[in-house]
Amino acid sequence: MAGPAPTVYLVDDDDRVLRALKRLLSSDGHSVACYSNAEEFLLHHDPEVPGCAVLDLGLPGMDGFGIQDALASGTAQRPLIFLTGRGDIPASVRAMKAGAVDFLTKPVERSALLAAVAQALVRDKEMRQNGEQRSSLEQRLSKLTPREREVLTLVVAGRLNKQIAGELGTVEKTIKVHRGRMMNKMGVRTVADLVRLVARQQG
Amino acid sequence: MAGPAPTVYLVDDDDRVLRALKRLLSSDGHSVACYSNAEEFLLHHDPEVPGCAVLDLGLPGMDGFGIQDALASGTAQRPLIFLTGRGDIPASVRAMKAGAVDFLTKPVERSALLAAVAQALVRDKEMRQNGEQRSSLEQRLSKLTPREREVLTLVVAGRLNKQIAGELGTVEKTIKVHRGRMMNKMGVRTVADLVRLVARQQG
DNA sequence: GACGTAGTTGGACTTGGGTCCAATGTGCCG
DNA sequence: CGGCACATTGGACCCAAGTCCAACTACGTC
Repeated sequence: MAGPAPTVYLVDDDDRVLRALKRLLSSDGHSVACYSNAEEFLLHHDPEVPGCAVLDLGLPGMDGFGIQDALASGTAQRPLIFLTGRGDIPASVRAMKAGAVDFLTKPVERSALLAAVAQALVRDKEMRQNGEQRSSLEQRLSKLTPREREVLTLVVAGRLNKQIAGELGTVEKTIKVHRGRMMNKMGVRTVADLVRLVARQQG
Repeated sequence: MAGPAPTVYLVDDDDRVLRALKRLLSSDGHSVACYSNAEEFLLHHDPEVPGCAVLDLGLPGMDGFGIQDALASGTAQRPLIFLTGRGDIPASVRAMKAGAVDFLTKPVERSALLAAVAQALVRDKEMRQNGEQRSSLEQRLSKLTPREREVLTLVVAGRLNKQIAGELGTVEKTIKVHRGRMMNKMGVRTVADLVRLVARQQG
């Protein structure tokens, strides 16, 4: 039920920084995984494991933005905290615009980093719960036949069976059957439940 | 229907900057209003007029953050773009975290400012449409009697009239009447419409 | 050709929701 | 006290939705 414990992924090419951060975060009770470059992190981290990442912006090869872009273009999202020694304002603005939780400068204050990590873990948890709901919804939607999907759309839009029949070129009786099967597959009993279920996602 | 044209509010204590920015934004087709300090802006700008604000961070007296906080503590929201000559990374991060559209450094590139303003105006428009929906919803909610509000809650939760009657300690017939009157006042005809209307906001 | 899935429809029936008319009780305000 | 808003309920009735049983058609696979 609880799933694996959240992990803080550290990516920094400076081994001393890595060890210092790991010590700090471990002492605060976090599980920590260390990587010395972007590729290693992207290859080895498991998107299924909850957590956040603390990235050095100035990595050799692919930098922090590269990681951010790589994660954004995939399905796996993970809250990011940037950490940099020589960053400038445009870099920080770019990172924040792209959804970073925080953008900290070295040397970083312990409390600032821990607060950012705490916030990032909260955000990750929310995103995962959101994602679970969405995937559970999509799983149920995938069980519907094409016709049932059409009926679902019109039911959520507030149409009566009679109207749905008209729009789909059939009779009310048929719609009742599709509708009943659809409600079963979606696992809801009332229209209100159905609308709350599907309207929350597509907004 | 269209309302007043969006206005770009400029706040900068340097008159030359103000004039230069006004010229730039006017040439891009924007209405512009200029203020030389925070207090003047907060007192004189009309929250009803759509638009965004471009703020110098280093104002004498109340600074850009002060404006941001003042706006955030009130009901009036307005997308903000920060412009600064001597900002640092923590300042930019703070501004972006607090919801700023962008954080630019002087001297600012024309295209960067115009792009930021364009984005801010889009955001403002979205926020206003959202706000109109919310206020129209609250207006309708305010017409409901206490009992009708309770019924609404339970209807949206997917309860049957019979169950609602049980939970409210009355009989189904009574609920039908409350429910009918409530649906009328809310201006919807089906449960689906009702749920979409109220679940979108508190969701 | 048999079989499964999807879509279709009919009949009969139950339940849920909504409405119109009418009426009662209660608390508050002028 | 009279009027008003609110909550309540009954009866009669209609329409919408859901269900059970049964059947037919089309398409594609084995």
